[in-house]
Amino acid sequence: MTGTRDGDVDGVLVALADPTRRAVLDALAVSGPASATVLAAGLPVSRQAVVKHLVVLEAAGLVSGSRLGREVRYQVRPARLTATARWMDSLARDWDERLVAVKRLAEGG
Amino acid sequence: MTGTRDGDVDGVLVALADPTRRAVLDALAVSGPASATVLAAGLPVSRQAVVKHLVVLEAAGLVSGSRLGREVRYQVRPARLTATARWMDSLARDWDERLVAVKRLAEGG
DNA sequence: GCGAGGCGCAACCCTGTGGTTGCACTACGG
DNA sequence: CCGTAGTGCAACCACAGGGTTGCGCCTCGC
Repeated sequence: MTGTRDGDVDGVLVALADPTRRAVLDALAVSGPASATVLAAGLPVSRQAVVKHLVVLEAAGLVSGSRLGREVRYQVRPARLTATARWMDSLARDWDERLVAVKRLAEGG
Repeated sequence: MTGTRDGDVDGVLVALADPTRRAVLDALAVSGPASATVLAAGLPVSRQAVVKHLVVLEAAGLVSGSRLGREVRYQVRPARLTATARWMDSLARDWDERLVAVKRLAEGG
């Protein structure tokens, strides 16, 4: 399992690194599917800014948009987020192991 | 628990968003504690660049440096990483719950 | 058909920041 | 004591990217 390739992780991390983007995600999660215009109404930035963020988020796989008539409704997608959380956790475990190993060596085990 | 405040998460995410920074972390994890100069030798950037990255990483709590004579040895710190992984995972669960709720409403439950 | 609401595209500004180089300072080793 | 390895600081460059505005195009409603 975990087809979590480095590119995927990079996209998610870059996407999450921006506070406005996190705000967009938060708004989306709370309000349910919504359009860029609606989202922008509840955020301190313009619609175009929101659109750009949505593009990044969609590229990262954190969000998916589908057209309904003249609107585009965006929806949150938990999968990549979960995958990245896993990646980080296993990375942390890896560090821990190595630290223990180094410590053991240092203590002359 | 979860004393995971938003500021902490932000720092970690910003730190991890840069590929060079991830490379530095990786090198540190693999080689064990090392100085900026040593790290720079194994990376495609200058020592100063590595130093800057280490400053960011240390501010994020992903790394800690301690002075030994004229060297400064940096070490990986898994704690914040684990915490952030947790944060992301619980966020993903939250999204999932909300999606299920929305779906239920849509189906007229 | 026509106005209005919503999107998409493009140009543009400006700050943040990853990167470099150069130099001064400190600590080890002979 | 003096050379050298290692750090720290500062100036500087260049580009990415977050933000804005303006405009043209489609789609819905009357």
